[in-house]
Amino acid sequence: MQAEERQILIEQHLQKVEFASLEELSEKVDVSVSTVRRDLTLLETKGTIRRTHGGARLVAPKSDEFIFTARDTHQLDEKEAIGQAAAALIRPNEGVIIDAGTTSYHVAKHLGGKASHVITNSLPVANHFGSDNSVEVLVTGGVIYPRLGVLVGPLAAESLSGMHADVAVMSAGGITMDGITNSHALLIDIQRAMLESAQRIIFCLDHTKFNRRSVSPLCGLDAIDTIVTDPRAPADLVGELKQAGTQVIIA
Amino acid sequence: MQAEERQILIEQHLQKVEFASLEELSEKVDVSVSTVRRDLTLLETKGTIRRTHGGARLVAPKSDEFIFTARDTHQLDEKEAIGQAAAALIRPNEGVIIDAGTTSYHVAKHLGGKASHVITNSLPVANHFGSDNSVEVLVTGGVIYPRLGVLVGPLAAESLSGMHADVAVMSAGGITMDGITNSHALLIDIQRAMLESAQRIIFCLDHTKFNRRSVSPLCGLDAIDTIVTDPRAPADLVGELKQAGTQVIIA
DNA sequence: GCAAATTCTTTCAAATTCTTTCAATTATCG
DNA sequence: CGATAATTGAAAGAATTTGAAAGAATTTGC
Repeated sequence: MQAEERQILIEQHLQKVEFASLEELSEKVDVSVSTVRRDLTLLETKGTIRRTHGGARLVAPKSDEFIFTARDTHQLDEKEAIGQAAAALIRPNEGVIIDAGTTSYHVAKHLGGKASHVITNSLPVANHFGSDNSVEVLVTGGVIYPRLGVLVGPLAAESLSGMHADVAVMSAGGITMDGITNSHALLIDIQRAMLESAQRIIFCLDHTKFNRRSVSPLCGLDAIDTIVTDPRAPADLVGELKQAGTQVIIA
Repeated sequence: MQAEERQILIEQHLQKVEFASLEELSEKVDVSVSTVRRDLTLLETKGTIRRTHGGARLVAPKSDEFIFTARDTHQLDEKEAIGQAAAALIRPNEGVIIDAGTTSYHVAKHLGGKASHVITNSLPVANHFGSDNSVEVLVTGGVIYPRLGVLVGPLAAESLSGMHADVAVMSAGGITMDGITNSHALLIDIQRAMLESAQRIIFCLDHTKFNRRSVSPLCGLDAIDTIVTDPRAPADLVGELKQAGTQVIIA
């Protein structure tokens, strides 16, 4: 690997985690800590990063970006793994709906050019595919829900109702044997429209979502085809879900 | 294989991988590393590529950002000034439509929290306001036109037709006494819808747009209320426009 | 406030990579 | 067909980068 490539990798990693130790970075890019130190001083003069004792941190998340990714350090590795596993479920040239959760965003990152078209109401997802002309990206209209970069409102739900996709990649606030719930009431209508427009439904839920009930009910378990989660999901609920006929994949 | 053919191959490979080592490239095109080196120095003077220790990298790598801003270095200062001047024309709490040109984007940057709501089909503009909850941002739906981050297609035009705004901030490819023209046929419908949905029309056009005619006609001069341009705009055309009753502001 | 532990800077040798140079091969043109 | 020019691959020395180690500086625990 080359020096510049490495520095960009470091920068990208910091974009995600906001702060990282030298050892973490040295492991990530597979060079000695000495070299990481040198890279960091370089990046610091460039201005994107600030060195600290024991590591480095992002100077300021880009203002035109969404807090979203930076704030998303919780269960980052797990979400990353879920994203990869869920992306593997997409067959080439399928039409995919991707909703606006953080976990769904990670699916988008691992999707590459596999999907033929992507439908989303998430600005981060839209941005991700924005310069990629191998995929046709359809953005629903709507009002931007600040900080999350989600398009909400009647326009979003309406524009979805006329569309169709093979798969929907969804996330939510909680799952129990009673079904899926979500916290943002504004999103419910849109997610319902997504569920109706897609033939296959994949829910991406990290283990913290299990046995949790959010404000608004979204759908029953029968609406779901597959759940992708991480190894720390409670075995009992996973077992019950499987018995109820839902496919559960542990990333 | 020809030298040029080889260089094109190298360029294409780099388009894909962004970074490549000398050995990787030498294997790819089946020549010695020495020759690859020579090719790379050549490609570097051409500007598409930059050499690094151990290999080469793409100058403008694909990323989650839009080429947009990078491409926008031409007349940057002037566009900045135009943006500021045009933003000054917006009265507090107006509803503003902002279209997807580079110049319009600069207006968005200077708008601050002045507008009560913003309607746009530009992802860069949407991103800019994304984390700002002092402004309500309405994004039209549509398909992402790659590289530019514009939402195009019937959905975009449709969603605009139902909306209303006080001002529309527009940009275009060219202006003559015959009216405004634009290069992207896909955008014409959408821009027309914007013009119809707004009461006051402001066109932001740097001096390079004057006396230029693009492919598709967009609208006549009578549809325009104000034109904002920079000091290098040709005085004769500016004079004619003023005589025809259009307000022209030199930033 | 002091001592231990960690981290940082500096320095140096090894390894890698770059430039320059030169001979050999291939292409070009009369 | 032969001579000249251009391109290519290889090699030697220069330059850069890398990893490790020693001493200086900072942080942490008491």
